[in-house]
Amino acid sequence: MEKKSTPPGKTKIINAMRTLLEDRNFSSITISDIAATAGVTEGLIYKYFKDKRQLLHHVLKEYYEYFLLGIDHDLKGVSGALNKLRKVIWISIDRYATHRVFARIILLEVRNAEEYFHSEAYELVRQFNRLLLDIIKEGMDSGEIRGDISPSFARHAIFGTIEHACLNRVIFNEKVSIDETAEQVSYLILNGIKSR
Amino acid sequence: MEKKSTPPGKTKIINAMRTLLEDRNFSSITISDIAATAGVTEGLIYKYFKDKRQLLHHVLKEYYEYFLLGIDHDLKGVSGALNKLRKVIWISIDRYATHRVFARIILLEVRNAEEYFHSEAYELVRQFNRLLLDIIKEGMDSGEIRGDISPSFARHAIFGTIEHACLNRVIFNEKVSIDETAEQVSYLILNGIKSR
DNA sequence: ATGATCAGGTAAATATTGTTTACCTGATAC
DNA sequence: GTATCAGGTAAACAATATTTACCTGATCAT
Repeated sequence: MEKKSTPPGKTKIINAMRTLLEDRNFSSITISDIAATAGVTEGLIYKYFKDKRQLLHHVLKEYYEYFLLGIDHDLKGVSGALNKLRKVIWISIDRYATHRVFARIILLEVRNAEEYFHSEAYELVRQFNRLLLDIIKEGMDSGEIRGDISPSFARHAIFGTIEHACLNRVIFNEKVSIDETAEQVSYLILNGIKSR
Repeated sequence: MEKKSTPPGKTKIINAMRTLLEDRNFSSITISDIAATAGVTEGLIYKYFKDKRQLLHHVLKEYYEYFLLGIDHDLKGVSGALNKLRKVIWISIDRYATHRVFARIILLEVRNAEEYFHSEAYELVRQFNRLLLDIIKEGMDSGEIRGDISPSFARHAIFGTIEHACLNRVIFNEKVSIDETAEQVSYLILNGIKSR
């Protein structure tokens, strides 16, 4: 996940942060906790990261880099905007469900602070968002998706539903059936909740 | 919004917190900021609130109490589950759009900490959630809403979409057209995004 | 009328946590 | 063989959250 030969201390710090986020929230994790878990001194953390938040952003960035790598590959061979959407929905839920720390960071810990929106991590998030918007537009052009809604609202519906559905799992540490959740979300967003 | 004759200092503290949340995030607001803005001493804050977070929860609780008061009244005379849903969607977006501080607290600041889920504020949130679930079930019973989806997923779709749509407004301080947003959200969730 | 009690409030001490500084060490490059 | 530098430490320091001891005036039962 890292560039050319990361110093051992840095790696240990990053892993410590991940470990601690597994069952505690960001603000309750102290620098001294991180240092102790990593087995390094507190000062070293500031050698590699501007502050505690930037370390958090870095952890998120690593997840995102890893995920973005897979997504192009996963969409290869899938044809039709709706099929692509279904695939993206499944993948996204899978990530939240199997990477608790990732889910916690992005759903609960970063969005409240300004700096996040200037971080490299956020740049990757935007990249993913553009990808999704492109699929939606493609679907409108092809007629698969209705043309009378705004693409960005469609994105809100898809991601809002996914995130809301995964939130309880993150917060209360509940288990999720990925397939069932993906099925429900896809069905619901694509068809609406109204009888016809 | 408060019980019998709240002491002036307490009111000032609550108002100070609200004022500060208008354009800063929770973690960047210090106790000394709050005290200075309220024109009281730091110690007084701890006279009325266990800690900084509990003050935050209290502010949220006041908003929610106020909102819950209105909702029953607003739904009186609206018949049909779908119409009720449309109304609730409109009201919710209106709240987020016109009460920036409320939106910031609930969307960005509380859900990351365990204590929130034991707070009185959260109890009110649950109460509202139950109300929504009841409307959805009513719609299924009457046949207005399709019976082949899970009510709680329908709720995720409705609230997830609303929250996601309002998030950028909160974060980047953008203006929102309440009517247009409500229209888009309702249309989208009720009808789905798939062409037919 | 008086003094016990208590709510509302202050000021300063203390505890906790985040951040900075000065320095040490061994490998490598000149 | 020594200058430099990456990787690292330990301790000082700064910023914040929280606690403590205390003050004041109103109320109220004796």
